Amino acid sequence: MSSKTAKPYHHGNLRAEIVQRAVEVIDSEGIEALTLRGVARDLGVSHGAPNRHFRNKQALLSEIAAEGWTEVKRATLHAAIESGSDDPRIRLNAMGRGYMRWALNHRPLFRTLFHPDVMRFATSELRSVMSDFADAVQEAVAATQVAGRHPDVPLPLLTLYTNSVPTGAALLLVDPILEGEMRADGVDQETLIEQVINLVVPLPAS
Amino acid sequence: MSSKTAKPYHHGNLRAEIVQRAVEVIDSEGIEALTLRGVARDLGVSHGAPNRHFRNKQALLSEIAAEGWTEVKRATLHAAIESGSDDPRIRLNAMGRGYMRWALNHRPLFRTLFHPDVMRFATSELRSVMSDFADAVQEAVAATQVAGRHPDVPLPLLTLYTNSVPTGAALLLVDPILEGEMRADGVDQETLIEQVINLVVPLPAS
DNA sequence: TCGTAATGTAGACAACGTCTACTTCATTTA
DNA sequence: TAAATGAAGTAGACGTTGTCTACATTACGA
Repeated sequence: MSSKTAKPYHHGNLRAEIVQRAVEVIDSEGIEALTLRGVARDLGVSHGAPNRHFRNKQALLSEIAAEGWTEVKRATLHAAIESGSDDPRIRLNAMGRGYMRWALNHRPLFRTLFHPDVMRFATSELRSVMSDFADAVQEAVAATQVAGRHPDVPLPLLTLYTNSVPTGAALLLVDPILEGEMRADGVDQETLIEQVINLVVPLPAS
Repeated sequence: MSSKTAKPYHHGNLRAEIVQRAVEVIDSEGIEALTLRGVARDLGVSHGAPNRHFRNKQALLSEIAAEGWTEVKRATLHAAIESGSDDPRIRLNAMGRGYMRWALNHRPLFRTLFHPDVMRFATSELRSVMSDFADAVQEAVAATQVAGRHPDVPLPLLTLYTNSVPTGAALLLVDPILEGEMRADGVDQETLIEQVINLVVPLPAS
């Protein structure tokens, strides 16, 4: 033993690799195919090893979802910055597109964010990440109201409406059955996203 | 044996009772708690009995989802009739409210309709029920276009947008975490539904 | 009425999540 | 520097689940 390629007893970085491999599985085969034992096998580690790092399967799912929501938030806020505009409507429009683009480019992971098993046993960490995202959206929506978008609608209500469109559209488009019904024919993804978001957050006449 | 209360060897109506009991379980404990063996136990039947009626668990889920979508469609179309109006916008508005009301009154079942396990192994029967619903919505949306609602937007796109709002809003409100973030404070469910739908399908000035 | 198919039973199997006792090793501390 | 403490990984067990198979019971049409 103890040749250069000998596998050490301690893995060194198992926790992070479990999360990474789990995301890979979800992204390629969906969350139903995710198995603690399978991940352990893939990483060449005993079936009980993951339990040293996660109290149970839900804890792992919560961590993945927290990562996912963090990425969603990042993609959404980054889109606002990249818009290079100060107009709240242009910024919110860009955020909606960034959010929806991320969802459609990470379909299995996006579904995971709304999976019952994830919600029901959410870690407090996950809860706070989701709240962060919701707050950021609400703030951006509030700015558009000041700029004259639906000024007389209660803010929480307008936020719900605004959030519903990219979320609902993405979930409908991610559905393998409804996608065929819903997708506009011959329109590429980016155009579809742009057109849908323009209906919720119209761009100023300029 | 064979007293008056002796349980007969054949159940007589097992298939239907399996579906019914499964819906009950989903509605009270969520889809994660649904187990073929558990249902069999609850019905006082051997653990293998359900396999005589459903090829596998996914087939049962598909059947439940098909029932669910049928109910959704019924509730939606019924709302249009009950509106007692000929105006397409009033009718579509009512449909959106009926859809969203059903979703919020049958939360676990509604989630099931969008559950990955259901989608990925959908029966052709389920597929056709979902298509039926999508077609009905599209038809109602088309009628509003003729009446002047977004006349220049491609129909499939307008349908996607219209469908996204009640679907997305319901899914956000059904989420135990986001619900707190999203719900307008001190507003009862029916008012919330009404206000959200009015943003997608504004009522004619009359 | 008889035989065939439908329906229910009982047992087995592999896979899974999780628990427990044990082993290996890294790090701190005396 | 050496011992001890605890973190990280292993191996085996347990109960539960979905599904398969062989068998038992019953309904029903020929």
